[in-house]
Amino acid sequence: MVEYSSPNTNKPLHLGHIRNNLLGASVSQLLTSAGYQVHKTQIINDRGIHICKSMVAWKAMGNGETPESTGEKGDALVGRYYVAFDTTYKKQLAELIASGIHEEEAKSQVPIQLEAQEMLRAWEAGNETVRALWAKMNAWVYDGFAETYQELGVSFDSYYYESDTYLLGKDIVDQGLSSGMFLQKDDGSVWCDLSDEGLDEKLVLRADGTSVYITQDLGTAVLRYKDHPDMNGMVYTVGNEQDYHFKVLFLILNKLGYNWASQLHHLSYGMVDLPSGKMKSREGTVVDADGLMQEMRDTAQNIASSLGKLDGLDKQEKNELYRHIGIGALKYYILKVDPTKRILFNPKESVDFNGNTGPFIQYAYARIQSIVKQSNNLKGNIYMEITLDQKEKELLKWLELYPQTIQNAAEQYSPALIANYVYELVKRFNSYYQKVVILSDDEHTRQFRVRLASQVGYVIQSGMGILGIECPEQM
RNA sequence: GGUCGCGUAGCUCAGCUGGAUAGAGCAUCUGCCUUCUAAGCAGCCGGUCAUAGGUUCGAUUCCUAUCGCGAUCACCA
Repeated sequence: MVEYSSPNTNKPLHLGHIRNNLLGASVSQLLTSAGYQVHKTQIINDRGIHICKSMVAWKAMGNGETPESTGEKGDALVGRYYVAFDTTYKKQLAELIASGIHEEEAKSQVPIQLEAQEMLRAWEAGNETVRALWAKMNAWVYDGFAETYQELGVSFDSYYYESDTYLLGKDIVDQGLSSGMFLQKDDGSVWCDLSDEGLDEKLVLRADGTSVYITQDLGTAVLRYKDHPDMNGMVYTVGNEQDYHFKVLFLILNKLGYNWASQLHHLSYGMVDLPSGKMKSREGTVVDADGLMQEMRDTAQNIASSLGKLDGLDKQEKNELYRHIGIGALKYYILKVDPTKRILFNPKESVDFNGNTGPFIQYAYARIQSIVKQSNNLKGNIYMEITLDQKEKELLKWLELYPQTIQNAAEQYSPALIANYVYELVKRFNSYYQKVVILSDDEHTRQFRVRLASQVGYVIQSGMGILGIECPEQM
């Protein structure tokens, strides 16, 4: 089972989520190619103070707006009210401070913040009005997310909602207490002593008996193994800022005696940063996923129309093509980088379409298909003696490495290895293509070269498929 | 401060588990479209692989230290 995505339901997805989704989806595909049966899942953070903030702001300022009434994507609408909350919060805080209240004290008195906290309490108490509003606004967000996922080309086999699972894990804490793995302090809080592992004590249950993050994760891990008893491994696609959390989580599960704890893997990836530093939604320094994808499509369209190679296609076919090329460029750009390394994304420098890029590879594929179509009178197996060109030898050698590359990439959970392999393959092929005429006049030579090209095309398509990138027949 | 991760060309990155003159792309410059799609190919320029030690026949790769950058060390998720 591979888990990825894990969005909060109070704002639209951004570039960080794109990396998460692409990695998770691609690793799933990679593991499938390596022979595993994969189940893709996501956990959705649909409850908490963040969504309450959007709810409070929408109630106060929304005038009953809906995605239908504004024509806006649902997640964008809810995100707008999250921002509105923050704006109001800052304004009210400034007013309090101006009236002579100390900053620390003022922070605990901001009216809209108190409202949000009150709403969270009402939500937890099961208040029907609050729950209804919550369900309505989350539904808007899910519709918006669904659009984004579809555009991005990622999918899931199942969903876990935090509102269903946030109370899980308490049984496990009880078990831990009775087995002596956990200890309870005087105030009632429960801890796991990890000092023998060189770590500190870790809180697993609050003094008031409520769950913390790790309590839930203990619970959902056990739940997932109950839901999928045959499962022999689980991959958590989560940023490396949570390395410590997962280290602790796996250790505790191991201490509790779950024999599958050793099969858990944290697919830890680097953050996507901007030249200005970390993306912060509150400061508006995020690269919006939908906006970026649209930009990529537009760029693909601009390049294609200036090259004018697509005259034979109708409008719908062209749009599909722009999507495959634009999104392909984005996916390749993200996935070609070693997952463990952070990505520096400069919005001012658009993603390339030349060089080591998705379109470069797609283009090679399209040229190959064009050749194969012009020579579709291939006969059965032919044994022939031909002298191999040096570049043909290199190509054949490289093609042979593909299966092993998949295995290595799967072992390392690294789609980047596939991307680099395919890039090297295409480099070799392009060089060959330049040097040699594939549609040779000599029948035997032509047969061989077309087959070789066709095989290269097959591997390109397969490799790009692992990255979730379509290879158009023409571009 | 403790822990973890990262420092390779002006920029973005490869370098597969230690092996020969460290490779690409972008950017600058130079060639190549009346034969299969020039989103391509060929070439020029560009590196003290952060620094200093150590292990080894051999280190960008492994170890240690130092410097720099980032993350984390919440009764937030």
